[in-house]
Amino acid sequence: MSYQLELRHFNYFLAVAKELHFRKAAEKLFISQPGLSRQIKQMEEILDTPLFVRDKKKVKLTPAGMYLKEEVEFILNHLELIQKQSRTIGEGHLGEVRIGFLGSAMQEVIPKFLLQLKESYSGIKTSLEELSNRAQVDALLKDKLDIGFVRLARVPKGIEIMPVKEDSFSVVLPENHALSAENFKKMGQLKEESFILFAQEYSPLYYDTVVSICEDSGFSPKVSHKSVHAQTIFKLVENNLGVSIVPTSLQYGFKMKIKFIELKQIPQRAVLSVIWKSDNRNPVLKNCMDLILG
Amino acid sequence: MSYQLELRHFNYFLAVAKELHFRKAAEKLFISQPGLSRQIKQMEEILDTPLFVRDKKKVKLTPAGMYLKEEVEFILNHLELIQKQSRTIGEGHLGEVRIGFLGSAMQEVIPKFLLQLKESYSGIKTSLEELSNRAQVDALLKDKLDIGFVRLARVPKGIEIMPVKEDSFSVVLPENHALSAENFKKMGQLKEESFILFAQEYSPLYYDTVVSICEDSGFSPKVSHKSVHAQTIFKLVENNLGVSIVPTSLQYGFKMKIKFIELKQIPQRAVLSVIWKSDNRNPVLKNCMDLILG
DNA sequence: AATAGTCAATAACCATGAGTTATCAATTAG
DNA sequence: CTAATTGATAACTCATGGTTATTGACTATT
Repeated sequence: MSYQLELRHFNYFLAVAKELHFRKAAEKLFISQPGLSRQIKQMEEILDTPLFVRDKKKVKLTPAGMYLKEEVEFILNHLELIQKQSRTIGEGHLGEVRIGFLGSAMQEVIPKFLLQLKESYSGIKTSLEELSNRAQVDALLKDKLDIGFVRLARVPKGIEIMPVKEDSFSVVLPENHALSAENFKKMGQLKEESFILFAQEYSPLYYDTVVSICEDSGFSPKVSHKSVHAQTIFKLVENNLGVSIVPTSLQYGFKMKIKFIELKQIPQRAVLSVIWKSDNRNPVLKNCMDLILG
Repeated sequence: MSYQLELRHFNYFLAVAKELHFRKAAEKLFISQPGLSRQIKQMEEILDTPLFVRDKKKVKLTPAGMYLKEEVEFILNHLELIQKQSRTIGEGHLGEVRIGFLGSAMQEVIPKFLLQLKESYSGIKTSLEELSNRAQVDALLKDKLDIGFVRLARVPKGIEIMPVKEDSFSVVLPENHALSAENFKKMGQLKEESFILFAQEYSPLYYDTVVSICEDSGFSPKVSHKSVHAQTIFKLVENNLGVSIVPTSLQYGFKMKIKFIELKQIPQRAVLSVIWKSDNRNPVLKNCMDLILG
């Protein structure tokens, strides 16, 4: 009997724990069923505790098995990351930071940050991914991301959050709309319009804020369309399908037949925040955070 | 060529990374040097990056190697914990919490907590260890401990802290000392005494607080002896080697020729706090914290 | 210089055990 | 009952982790 667990065991265990079926798990692992059975058995001997209950035709996890499944998922995931990072560092980089962001952060915050990063730490590689608020938080928790740029008020425990950019809101209107910067006085003038907004799931804070802007003017907005892309929203506005309210900085970078009226008088702000995990083990994260918060 | 890292590689790597000497590392691992060399080489191939520089007579870590050393230490450590926990859970317990504490917490807080724990979650095992403030924080950060009972004002990032017990301070005097509860009026009366205190390294907060108590009365204490055990401090007081100031609850549980005078009038309090890591993955920690924080 | 000593790498070999195929025993479905 | 499906056993094989013996590169000693 061998006396030491190996990663192989963990991989096999996880496959069975997920499938709850030895034969199917073995297939996915490209090994034979008896081989798998034996490895799992060995694992149970090493840990000195059963991990599965093989009860007439059914395979179930024991409590210890359930616990181990959680932990093994975490470990294998983390291990994958370590392998990538080692390689990256070996290539002469200081490391890689995995950045998630909302589309609206791409207008200004992200490019500025990447430029700074290049100047200060040319050895840091980045990988960029556009993700929803929710997806960024999830990815952060699962150690799939190091930094996120989100619009959120609250964030789960273990995640840190700091505002990086405050923006005003602007009304977005089709170019031929009767209202203009000159004759626009108050939100109430949009009472009868239908609104095209970022989806609530995509950014609850944004959605709630926009609704509150309208409610401050005594009406609740009729939302006719939702999207997760500014591009789409603007396109719909351009085609007279409604109006929108978005962070002002989104006005740059799109060439469409629409106009923006900045809402200078209202108290609401579109706040973009960085989020990161306080116990993130990525050694170059500190450098990045110094730059962003510095 | 194999195409998958195994824990064996990590163990071997760590040995070499620590020794920086293949032969010595091989000895410690109870394998032959060529075998070790080959495994490391294989590891470098899998990671596709060199981990060591074998430079004329000297073995050094590459940057990637340094990074990996940190991570591997963390992973192997965490893995060990997981194995223990699986076993514990397999035995029918819900899990095990590893508790560290200052001696002074043993008087009341710890027994009370253990009793509650037994009543509410009889399935939770505990391991107890008396440690200094500093040692508890270190152990917590290294994942060697789940909960600590400390006297600290501040705590590093990633660690949570909550006060659990407030205590007054008491002066400790030899039984035959001229001062007594009746004729003791103010701290100034102890101006000329020499003090026996808990060592500053052991509990900086305690030490600073005691000094502040004296300074509030216009003198700074002459400290003649320091210790990390109440037992020792009381013994010294008993033998007329000085007086002390300690959290009042320490008066129970020791049978010595000493007397306690509670300092009811001063503002300083001896605060005992729980500390734990916000990202601790121990599934029964939550139950414990619910009990402690109520 | 010459020699001895120390290091990790290489080469050739061996034996453990991961993974194979064939089969069994137990259960379920029709 | 029979057929199908499950995981466990048994017997075998072969890849590879680990072995010993040796080499090549370097250092320290005389």
